[in-house]
Amino acid sequence: MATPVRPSVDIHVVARKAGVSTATVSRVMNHVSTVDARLAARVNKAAAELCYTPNTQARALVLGKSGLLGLIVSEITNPFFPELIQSFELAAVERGYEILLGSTNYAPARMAQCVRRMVERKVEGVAVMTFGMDEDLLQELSGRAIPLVSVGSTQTIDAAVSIEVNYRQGIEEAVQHLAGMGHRAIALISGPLHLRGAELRRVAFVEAMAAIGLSPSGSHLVEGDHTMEGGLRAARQLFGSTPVPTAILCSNDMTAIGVLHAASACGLGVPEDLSVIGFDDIHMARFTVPPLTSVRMAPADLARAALDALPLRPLRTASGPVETGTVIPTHLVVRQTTGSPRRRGGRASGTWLRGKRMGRAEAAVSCGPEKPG
Amino acid sequence: MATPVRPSVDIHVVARKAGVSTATVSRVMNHVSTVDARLAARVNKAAAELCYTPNTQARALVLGKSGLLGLIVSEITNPFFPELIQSFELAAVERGYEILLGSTNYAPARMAQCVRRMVERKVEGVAVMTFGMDEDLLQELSGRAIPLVSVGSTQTIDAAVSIEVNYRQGIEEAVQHLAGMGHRAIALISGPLHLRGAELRRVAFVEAMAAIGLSPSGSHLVEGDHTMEGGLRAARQLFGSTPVPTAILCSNDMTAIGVLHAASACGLGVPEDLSVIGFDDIHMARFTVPPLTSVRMAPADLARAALDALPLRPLRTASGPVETGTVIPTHLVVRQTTGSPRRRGGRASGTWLRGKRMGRAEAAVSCGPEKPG
DNA sequence: GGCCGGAGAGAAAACGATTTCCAGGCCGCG
DNA sequence: CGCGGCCTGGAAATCGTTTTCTCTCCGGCC
Repeated sequence: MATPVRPSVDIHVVARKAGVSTATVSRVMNHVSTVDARLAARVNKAAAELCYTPNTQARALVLGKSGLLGLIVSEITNPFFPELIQSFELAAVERGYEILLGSTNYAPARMAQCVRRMVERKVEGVAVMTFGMDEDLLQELSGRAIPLVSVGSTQTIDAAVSIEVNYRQGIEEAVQHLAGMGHRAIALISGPLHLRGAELRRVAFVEAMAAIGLSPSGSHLVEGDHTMEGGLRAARQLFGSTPVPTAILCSNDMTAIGVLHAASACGLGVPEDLSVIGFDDIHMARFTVPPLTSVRMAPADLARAALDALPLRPLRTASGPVETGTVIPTHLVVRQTTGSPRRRGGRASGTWLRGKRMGRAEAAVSCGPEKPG
Repeated sequence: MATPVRPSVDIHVVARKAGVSTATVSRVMNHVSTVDARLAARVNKAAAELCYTPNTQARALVLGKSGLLGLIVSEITNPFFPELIQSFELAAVERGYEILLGSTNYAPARMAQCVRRMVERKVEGVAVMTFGMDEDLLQELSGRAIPLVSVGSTQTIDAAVSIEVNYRQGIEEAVQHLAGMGHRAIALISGPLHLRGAELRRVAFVEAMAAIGLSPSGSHLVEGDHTMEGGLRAARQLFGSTPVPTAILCSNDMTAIGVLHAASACGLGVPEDLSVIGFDDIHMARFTVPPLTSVRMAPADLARAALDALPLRPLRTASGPVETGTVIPTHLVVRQTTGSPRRRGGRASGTWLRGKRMGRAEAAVSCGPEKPG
């Protein structure tokens, strides 16, 4: 059967076949105005038989609306972002938009490319969850009245709506959880500190520590890079510091996975010898060995908040006040990488493997990262 | 300074400012034909000062080319796909294309949506790495002469170019690796068998086993779903089968991570009590505890092959012969989840944790999955 | 019975870019 | 010095859709 579709089946073909004008076809397709039921039926039949699909570009051209929303993230291979992207796309489709994805890989040059692409494709709004948005790029968007929302307080963009995250809350819970188990030597592996979100987490950590009378030494505040490799490196560094921390709080889950790897490679048992807490609570946190205690930042909430803030308002409302956005909560999810320091895992279901003890100094020297191909 | 960009700065504005016609501006922007150097300079200056960005939709409309390539994957939260997407995007940008992403989440309905979106946006080619492409959808693409490439032999689409993967090779290596260490009770956790790629891997496994004189019992061929949860469930099922397998080959790395989780929860040491091999060799395989032995299928190679096959040829060359595509090799990457059965890890750097022994039956009964929130 | 109002359908302009066609100017050659 | 060809720039057509404007037709009300 399969009617062979001619390469170009546009609205005129449909109109001719249905014996009406293109205007009528357009009205039928868009359910606008009232068209005689019999005519509409004829048009629909013709369209179906011809496999007519409206040309989105032509429509976008005349409408000045593309139906596209831009989403710029730092990297797609960090599992947190796919989770965010999925939520974002779902929420966007609900609202009749499609998303145009861009990943910067932490390179400002790629950020510029992303913004340019989005401008060219006439996106109706941009959500950014990475850094590198300088004044020029901002100008490029604001000059075209493209709304912008900054998600997760990645950087301060005073001209954009911003979805803030209450990092303090989850990190306080994490620190108190550790302190309550008796930890005092608690280290932090932060993210890259030029990311405002990472910096905020670091500050929250220091303040939460101070609130319980602890002040982490400089050697216990290591800057990571939000990768597993970075977590591994930072962990090895911390294993060599004095005093050796009994717990490590990580700025994201990738870092924590690197730390778990390092601990295992060095023969340190988790949580008996070392407690580890991640941040983001990616899906995989449930499946690490042992399952990772982490601070949850719900990507679906982030995505929804971003979209709610997005398509309506023009960026600079004529020197109007800066919009203050929603605040996303975070909270600790306790799994099995945290326990009391020095033996006594203390967890009821503690069937997790116990490493053979090994002197800390020995471990720090002997353990090395796997040389990846 | 920042020149406030007027909402609509089109080619006419630039032309007027530069004192030339729109045709000249177009020629300059596209580096086509020869334009007087001084004129070109004037045009470029005007364009820069006005922050002129050509309207992609208008260009696409007149050119009949959108500069978009569609990429349809099954799910974005499986880390293999982000790696593939990243490679694909990189290769696409090199060729002057952008990608339009679609994820089906294994739902045929979403596949239809994806195809429709891509047709509407006038993509110049589609790469598919999932299943669910039925005749109607195929027709929708072929009727519009949109080239299609099926990556990783996800399903048989006889009308499309297909990038085949030599699953056999890597799986043979894996089976021989295990057999060489003395394993005989080797189980397989496959992917969903309606995915042709998963089925092919299953067949390759059975044949590789047969080649060394083993024929796995039915209870050692479990169908998973390519998720960590599926791996966990399948592992628990296998732990209860007789004989209990000493090694498990998984259809992808997510499944393997689920198995590692299950083993750890049951007090089974990896690799002393159980060897595990994954498939895909996602980046994270290096960082599991212990690091995962896996069969590598280079996403960059897949992406490049797909793009090389893509944008040139029209789908059905007038009842011409089906194009046969490249074959991507796979090979085993040995890390630390594989070793001889029953004690004797046998690895030089074997500092990995050793679980306290526990009867198999006991383990199978006592261990259960963590109830996720 | 005539006029007015409203609704429904068609013709045509517009959206912003590319590109063909055409005209004019410059240079070279005879 | 004149003519022809080539190169460059401009006007206009085109892509497929939406939308305004206009026309026609019909019904109701005075």
